[in-house]
Amino acid sequence: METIDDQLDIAGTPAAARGRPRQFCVETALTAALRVFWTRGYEGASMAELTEAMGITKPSLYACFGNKEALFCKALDLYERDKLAYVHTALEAPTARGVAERFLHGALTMQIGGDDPRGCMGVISAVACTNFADSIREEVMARRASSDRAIVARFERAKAEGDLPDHVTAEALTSYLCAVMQGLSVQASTGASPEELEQLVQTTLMLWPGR
Amino acid sequence: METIDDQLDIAGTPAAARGRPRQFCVETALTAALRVFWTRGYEGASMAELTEAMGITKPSLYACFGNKEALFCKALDLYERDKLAYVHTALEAPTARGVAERFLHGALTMQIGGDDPRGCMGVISAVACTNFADSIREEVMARRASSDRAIVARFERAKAEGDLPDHVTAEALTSYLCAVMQGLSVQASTGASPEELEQLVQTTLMLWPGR
DNA sequence: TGGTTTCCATACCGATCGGTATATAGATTA
DNA sequence: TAATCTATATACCGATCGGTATGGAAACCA
Repeated sequence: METIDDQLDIAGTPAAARGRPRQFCVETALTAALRVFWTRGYEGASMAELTEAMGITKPSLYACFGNKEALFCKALDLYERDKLAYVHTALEAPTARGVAERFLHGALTMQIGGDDPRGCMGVISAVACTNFADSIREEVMARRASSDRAIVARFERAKAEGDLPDHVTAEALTSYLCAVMQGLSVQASTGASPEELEQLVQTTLMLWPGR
Repeated sequence: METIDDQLDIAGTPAAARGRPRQFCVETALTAALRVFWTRGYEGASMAELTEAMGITKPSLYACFGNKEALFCKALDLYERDKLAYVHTALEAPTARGVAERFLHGALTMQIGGDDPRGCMGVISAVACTNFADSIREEVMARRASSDRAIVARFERAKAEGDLPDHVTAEALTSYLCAVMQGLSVQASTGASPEELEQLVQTTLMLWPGR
């Protein structure tokens, strides 16, 4: 069985393609799968709906991605890589306020722009997937913890640079900022208008500590 | 078929109980069902798990509650009545800051105290139930809208009383407060510690506008 | 070309899904 | 006690769940 990981050999060059080549684009299929998981959640997405959206048959899916759980993980990887790119640029902002601005505006444009489903895959995965393998839950939580650490470190640097008042800790400000962004995504998925979401971002920035 | 609504007649007195009386306590069974929906979500909760937790058989469940969707709605009613009682007392706080304090502390004690599942049923319902009848989604959203309006009205009164600065609108502050609370519940359901959640509440109150 | 390798379409697997028909057990009314 | 009404227990329903066995079809290497 060939999985997505086998497409490149150790040296990074395309593996010797023997036999009939795959008839579909893995990236495209995975994008379609991500979209289904995004709108339906893990349990709500059936293999029938997934295969139809991906334009492939079940044997092809299982040969290429393993099983439903593995497919979900790969889709989550794609999500993180494609849709959460603004996280890295946000952390490079020159000030703590700039970090918050880029985070919030990044989340905002993702929620009101494009034709992507509303809501955040991280929130969906954490809230909606209480039934299946703990491995996924733990992985989602581990990713969140890693991104949290990066934000905490950035805010500690900001404090050292006199960029944040003394009475707020980096940890507290991080969980606060993440909470607002999670709330933003919840409200977006429950049908809040772009104007309401924009108001939410503006209010958060207005209340942001420091000049 | 007798449903939960038929237990009281129009005058509010117990209906004439003819035939064999029900062998289980409706309230207790509904509490158990709520707990299952709360931890598993709508789709993740199977009728088998529900009946086992409720201690009744499937025919009893269907005779008493109708079907899975109706059972979920009744459980949601119970949740709102029992677990969201702090909402009403919060709105009666003398100042806008007091309202925020009672809201946040109410949500906090619900998340860190007792043996209830983590997370908020409203968030779970909104995020995790994208597959089934729109009627439920619309009802959840309608309830949220109604509670939002109450908070907006309370904050407009606060503005009229000079209790809030002019540069914040009641609508924006409402969606902001709700966002923080939604974020709080998301973080609680992903395993945040009580200390972290408490920090989040304190930070929010520290940044709250006005004296 | 032949042989090999792999992909894909169909059809199917047991398990579980939400929901129900039937028959028995139990309580009330008369 | 007899008649009546309803709850419960068992067993079952068709549909769908995630996942696979099998048999061509298609592309590569020689």
